[in-house]
Amino acid sequence: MSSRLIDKGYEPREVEKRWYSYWEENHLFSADETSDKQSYSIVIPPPNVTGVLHMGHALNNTMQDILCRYRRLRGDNVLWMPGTDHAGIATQNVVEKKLAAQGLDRHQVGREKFIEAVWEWRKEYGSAIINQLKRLGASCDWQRERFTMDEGLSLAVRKVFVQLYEEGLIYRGDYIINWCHRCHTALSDLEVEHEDIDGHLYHFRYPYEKGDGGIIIATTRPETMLGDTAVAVNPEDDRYQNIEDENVILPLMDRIIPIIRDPYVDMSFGTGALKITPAHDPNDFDIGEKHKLPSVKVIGDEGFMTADAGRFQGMDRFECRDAVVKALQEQGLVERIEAHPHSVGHCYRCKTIVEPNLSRQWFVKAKPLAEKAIQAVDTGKTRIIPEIWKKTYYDWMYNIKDWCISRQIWWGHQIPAWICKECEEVVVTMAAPEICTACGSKKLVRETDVLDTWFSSALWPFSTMGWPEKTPLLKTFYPTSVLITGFDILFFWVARMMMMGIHFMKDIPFTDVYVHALVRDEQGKKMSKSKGNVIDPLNIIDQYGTDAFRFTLAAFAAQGRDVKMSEKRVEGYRHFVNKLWNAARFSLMHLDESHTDMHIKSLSLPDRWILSRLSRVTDTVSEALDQYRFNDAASVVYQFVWHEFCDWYLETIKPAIYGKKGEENKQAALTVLWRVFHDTLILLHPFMPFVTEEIWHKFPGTDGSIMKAVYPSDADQKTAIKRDPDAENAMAVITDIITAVRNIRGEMNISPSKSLAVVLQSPDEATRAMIHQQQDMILDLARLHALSIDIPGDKPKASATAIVGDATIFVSFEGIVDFEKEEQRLEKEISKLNKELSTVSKKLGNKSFLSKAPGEIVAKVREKHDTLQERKARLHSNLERIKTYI
RNA sequence: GGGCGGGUAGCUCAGUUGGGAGAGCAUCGGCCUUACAAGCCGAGGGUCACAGGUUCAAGCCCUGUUCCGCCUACCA
Repeated sequence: MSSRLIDKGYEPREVEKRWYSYWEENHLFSADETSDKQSYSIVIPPPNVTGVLHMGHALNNTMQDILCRYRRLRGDNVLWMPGTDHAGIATQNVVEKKLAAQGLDRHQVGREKFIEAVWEWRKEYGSAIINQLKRLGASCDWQRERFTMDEGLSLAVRKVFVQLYEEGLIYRGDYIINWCHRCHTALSDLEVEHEDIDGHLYHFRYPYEKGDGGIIIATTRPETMLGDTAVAVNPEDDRYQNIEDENVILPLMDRIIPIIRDPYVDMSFGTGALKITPAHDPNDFDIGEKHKLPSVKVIGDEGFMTADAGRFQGMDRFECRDAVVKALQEQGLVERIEAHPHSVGHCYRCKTIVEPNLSRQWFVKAKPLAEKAIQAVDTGKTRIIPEIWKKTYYDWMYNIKDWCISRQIWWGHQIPAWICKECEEVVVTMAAPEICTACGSKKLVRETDVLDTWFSSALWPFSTMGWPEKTPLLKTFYPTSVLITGFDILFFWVARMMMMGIHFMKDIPFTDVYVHALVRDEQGKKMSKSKGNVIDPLNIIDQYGTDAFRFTLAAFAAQGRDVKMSEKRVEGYRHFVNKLWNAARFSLMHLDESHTDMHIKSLSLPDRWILSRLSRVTDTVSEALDQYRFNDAASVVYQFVWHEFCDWYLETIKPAIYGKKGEENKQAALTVLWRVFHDTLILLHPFMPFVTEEIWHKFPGTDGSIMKAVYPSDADQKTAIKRDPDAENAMAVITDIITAVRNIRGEMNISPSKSLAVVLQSPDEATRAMIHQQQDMILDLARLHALSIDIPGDKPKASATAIVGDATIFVSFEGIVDFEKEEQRLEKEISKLNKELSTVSKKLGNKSFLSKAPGEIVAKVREKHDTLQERKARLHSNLERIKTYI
């Protein structure tokens, strides 16, 4: 037994390392693709391969791990599919930075060598985040780990691209896209972050070609005027009905451009005249198409002005803004400049201001794909939880726009398209074609663009399982059971997986989508490097242990509410881990193999009570987890372990354990203790995998990992625990009595070491008998040397009183008389009762309440009224009695 | 501009068919009681943002106001 004695405090560090390798070595995270057991699967939201674990990952993966571990305990065949995302732009940036340190840029290195360098980088640093997930305790099936640039996944990407192209759902064309000059690539609409900026609205006058004066236009981006090809006014606008000129002269460029009329123009904004720059504004582009206007691209892909910008050529786009304004001022064409706050798009990767830019790109026609994705949620095939996110999902899906999928970077899936140098035919195939399908030429050049990273992520639920092969893995685990994700990637990822999954698998990718909130700092602010309020999860884990950290995340992860993280909170839950540890320490001092079999004839009241409570808590925890109410599950089990099991149960059985009740009672108590602790460890394991595993192995009668245990509610009939409402009620009476005595002790400042005598009076025989049976427990926990149980009658003289149910308790004052204190105490008690009484009486005095409220409610209120009244009467008589002594 | 979420104890938040306002932390008082001072025992503290309405009954349902946060949008 001495070998089981454990240290006084729980030291997580060493324990965590030991058990994680044990789990991995014993393949306890492995899914079985051939099993016919009920399957449960989750694909991890693949973190960027460049990433380091942040709070968002920690929350997200803790939730997934809780569910996976829980489902394993329930006997499911669980697959948690892990992996990382190649993160095109982000990864390319990292490697470019590395090259820059050596004074190189990627163009000097060349595409092929550059990609080699990225792979090398990936080999060296790419598993950092995976190792960090392991420290979090993540029970992923690591042998199946995938990477979006893997061969298999790349094949899936090509296959999908080719098929969509053949179906007409992918096309290439010249459109306005968002262009990041720093990353040197197109971005999808989603990758642009809008931010309010205090800009200016510049009013310029464009002189008429013939007549005097001119039209005044307003713009926030003066440099784009160099590319204007028209000025538009609303055809209804009276101000411009009778202009004689049909053209204006574009200043600085001295280009004659037409005045066109289009209802798009908002007459109430500015002067009602809109400059049209088809190459640098999405709306202008549309108007340009409509009116067959030429496009003049004045901002180049590097962010410098093009040759078409005339004398401004080569200038930085922002310098050019000032230069244009200055030049116009010199010509007296600036009417006015006013402050104008407006929102400006920034690159989500590098925060550079993006420019709408005309360019040839590849697009996915999203509408047809979106329809079925909407339907899947509509019909409830896929549930979005909490439901509130359904609306957001619909909003986006219904207004979906075509998705720009080409990126002008090198790291990523190169688009499987070849363009014929002779006839410009585009050939899209899985493998490089020999000749042009249109003209037979051999001069084919491969498209250099790569695909948006999210394109490959969209295939994740099935590409990771071996698609396009028909694998056993897919058969067993697709569709996945649930996707756990933050709302910030609902559009980026979830929506696109829905579209692709349904289109290519003919089935939804997941039955549930659980959307969780963000982790913020203590003040509720978003964590960001620039604010300096980032809390590093690994730092927290080092300080407080993984289990405490995970429990904190679970306990604060209420649906729809952000998690505000602070070290103080984690510290609180570290105390909980330690509490459990010490309860184990105590238990293990007394338990051995002989206590593992529950075949006891007579259980004590606390035994029956704690078993009944355990049974209830077990069900509550599973119900909560089944509904993704992680915080409810966590707090219920916390409350049970600390305040029921430790505070009450362990205290009640101490006398028996110390042998003061005979051998039979000792064995009975220990057997129940074994069972309750055993089951509690299993309940806690999904939340706190390490400490529970550690205790489990020291626990007598266990074999192997706790991960292989059977969840308490799944136990067979022979060992199932029964609910016992009678025991719960009786225990409540006893604990109330003990608390009442403790309360008097506290309020009267009676030292805990001073033993007291109590007289208890109850008119009910059954109650008296029950209390009599439990008197040892009361004597012990309330620290009494005498307890007499009577029918109501003569009241003890010098005593303080309390009321528990129909019983009145008299705590004898001998030697410590302080009648005035007792008077105050009783008056306080009575005034509390009075408050309650008045609301209850008011209800009963209301005729409508009596006639309209349901009978059971009325009866309940009546009963409450009577109880309160009666308690008050008893307290009052005691108060009167006390007063006679003062 | 459109949409969404929130305002409950000093702090952070629970409160799921409308019927007794709760937890953790913090605070105050008392305890080294042989698992745990990272602990034990006890106590205090709330016009449930504001104003109306529905109802016998509202933290919860409806309307309006206000303050905070977020998402979204092509008003130059």
